[in-house]
Amino acid sequence: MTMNSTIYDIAKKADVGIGTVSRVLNKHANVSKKTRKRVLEVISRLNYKPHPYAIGLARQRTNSILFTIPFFATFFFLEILRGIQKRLSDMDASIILLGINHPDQIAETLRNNIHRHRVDGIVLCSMKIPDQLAKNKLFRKIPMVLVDTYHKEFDSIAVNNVEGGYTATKHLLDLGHTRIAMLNANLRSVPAKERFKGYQMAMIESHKCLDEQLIKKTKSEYLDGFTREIGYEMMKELLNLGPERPTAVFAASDIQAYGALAAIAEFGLRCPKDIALIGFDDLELSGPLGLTSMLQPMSEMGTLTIERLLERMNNHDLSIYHKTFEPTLIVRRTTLPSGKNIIIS
Amino acid sequence: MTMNSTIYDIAKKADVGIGTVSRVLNKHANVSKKTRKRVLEVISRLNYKPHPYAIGLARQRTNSILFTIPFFATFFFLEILRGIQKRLSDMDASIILLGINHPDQIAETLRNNIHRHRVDGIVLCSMKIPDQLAKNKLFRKIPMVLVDTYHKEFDSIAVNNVEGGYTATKHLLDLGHTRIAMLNANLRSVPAKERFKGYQMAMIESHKCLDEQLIKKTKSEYLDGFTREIGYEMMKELLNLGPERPTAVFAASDIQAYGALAAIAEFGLRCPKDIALIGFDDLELSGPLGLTSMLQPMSEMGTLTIERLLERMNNHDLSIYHKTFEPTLIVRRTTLPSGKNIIIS
DNA sequence: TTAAATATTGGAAGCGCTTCCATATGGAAA
DNA sequence: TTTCCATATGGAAGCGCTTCCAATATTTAA
Repeated sequence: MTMNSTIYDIAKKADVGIGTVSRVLNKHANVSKKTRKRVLEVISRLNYKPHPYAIGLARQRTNSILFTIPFFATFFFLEILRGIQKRLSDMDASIILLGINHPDQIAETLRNNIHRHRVDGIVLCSMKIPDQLAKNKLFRKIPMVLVDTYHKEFDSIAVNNVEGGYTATKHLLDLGHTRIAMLNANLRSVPAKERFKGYQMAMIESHKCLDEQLIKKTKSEYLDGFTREIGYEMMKELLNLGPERPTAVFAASDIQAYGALAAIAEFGLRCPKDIALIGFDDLELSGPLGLTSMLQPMSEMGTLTIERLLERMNNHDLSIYHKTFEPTLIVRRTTLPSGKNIIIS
Repeated sequence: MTMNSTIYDIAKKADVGIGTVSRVLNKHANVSKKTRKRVLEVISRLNYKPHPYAIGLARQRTNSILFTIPFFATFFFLEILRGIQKRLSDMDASIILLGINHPDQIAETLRNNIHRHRVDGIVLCSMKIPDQLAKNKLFRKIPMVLVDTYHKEFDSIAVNNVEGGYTATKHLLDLGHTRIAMLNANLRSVPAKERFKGYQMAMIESHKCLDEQLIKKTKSEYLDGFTREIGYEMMKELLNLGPERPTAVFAASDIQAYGALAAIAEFGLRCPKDIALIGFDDLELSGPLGLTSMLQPMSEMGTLTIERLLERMNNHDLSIYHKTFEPTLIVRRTTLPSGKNIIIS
């Protein structure tokens, strides 16, 4: 096997200078047709590919972006990632994946990765940026788009959680329920807080009282309480209220709703006959489970995320951009006695 | 904000040569305590981090590995990834993620990424290596570990699919079923073929006939047929057999089993009363769904994958290594009338 | 035909490291 | 004191590109 060839090999074989080869590679003007053809011929014959690190050093950029997710990753992130990857593959850019297990790691990990030109841009999913980091000058220089989270000084793309919470609750109200519980996560999480706000708005608008007993939240730090276990425990507590138990429940996430479903089954109850349930996220398995949920347009969000990041990478002085998508109510068995699934936009 | 500092800045401020700074950074011997201390002090004061690309160029390696997955990615890959990331984060190495949507892309994408030292190693998940690529000398030089797939000339880590298929089928046989269907994917997929083999072994061992009507496979190229839709369609065909329909079904994957569950529900039938169902993979939601399944020890597999890759990166001449894990039967509602979940090792 | 303008081309310098060789330094031994 | 090692240090060369300036070739205008 021959050694990998370099730009010097190509130049020599094509009988031109390295500058010319570089110009051909980068499609610069001012290379004669004849020369270009000859160089391309040699490049293809030797199956030459330029070394990305050498390019990175010379150009002072890396052609890679950092995609940061909390590591309880599910379908949601994969969908976003898919959009990014699709767009980036045209550009020979690569995605460096970074999974974060604990909020405390965020600052350090990001710092390590950006501090020297390791990446040209960052997509940060579902995590709150530590204040101290947000103030860091170096950090603020690197193009970044937040997904599913918010900070006023950075671009962000998210779903309208208030609206979603409102719609979900309204759906339950429209079905005639009055004792509607909210099964929430840790309120330090922005989506959790916002979904709760939507719930409150709908309840107040319908002149229903906000019964503290029916409002469940957690102090759990782990994944901000967005777990099946938390959902399961909270639902048990709700069911243990006996006659005071809710007739309908709005869970802040599908994952918690899955836990709630288990608790409901354990009590020998059925959805929606005994209790109606609605989730949020519309994860992959909510369809098969028949769980009513709020769908986030993840594919669109992914596409927009990368478009925006590329724009900002080209022009750092763009003004800050926040986009919210409207979630869609997907009605399924857990709220609809007829058993049919309906999509309501 | 100051410019990022380089090794020259550090050398100047610490009043030493760049060689000495490099030696300190790389913990080489032969640096006096006094000098080391002075250099470290400057490094920390200027918050200096070496440029990974410059290191990569000089050392001729990249400190990053390529993690390649088919893009229908689910929990399985995330779990593997988690193991890899955990191990790699100690080493300041990074993971480049590559999603592949269609089998035809495999060869080209891999080629692009390895052709020049873009990555030091590859983890390839659940995809068959094109023969032509396997013969490529350049490709064979780069350390690689296959996960959930097999090729005799590369390291691989997978679950014993034959055994798994056997265990699953045996479980149904032990429950007294005789008309047991296999709901399979595209047989060009290695896991599909092997799981089928296990099914055959169990059936033959129990002197049951292999009824062609009850053996479903697909020609679908998309994801090799490992989809909910395929599962749904196949199950409908099985149920349409009327009196000849199976009393139990072994699905080659959980995702297909989910589709099957939908078909069963649509026919007004119930699991396991009317029909027993077992899947394979034990995806995240099989628990909540109550689907009996074969669990793969993904966490262990992830850890082993990266260990092996690192070993091979250190010593390219290791002999080829194949490891198979035994899957574990997780009994749940869809095969067990009592409703209890049991783990049988 | 020649001069001026324009289109090509070559290659040195520089990106920020590692590595290696040459040199310097400081005792210990003589 | 001088001689020898072992230890410590500086910095040139090189990794494979891009970029830019100077040099050359080609056209066009006169």
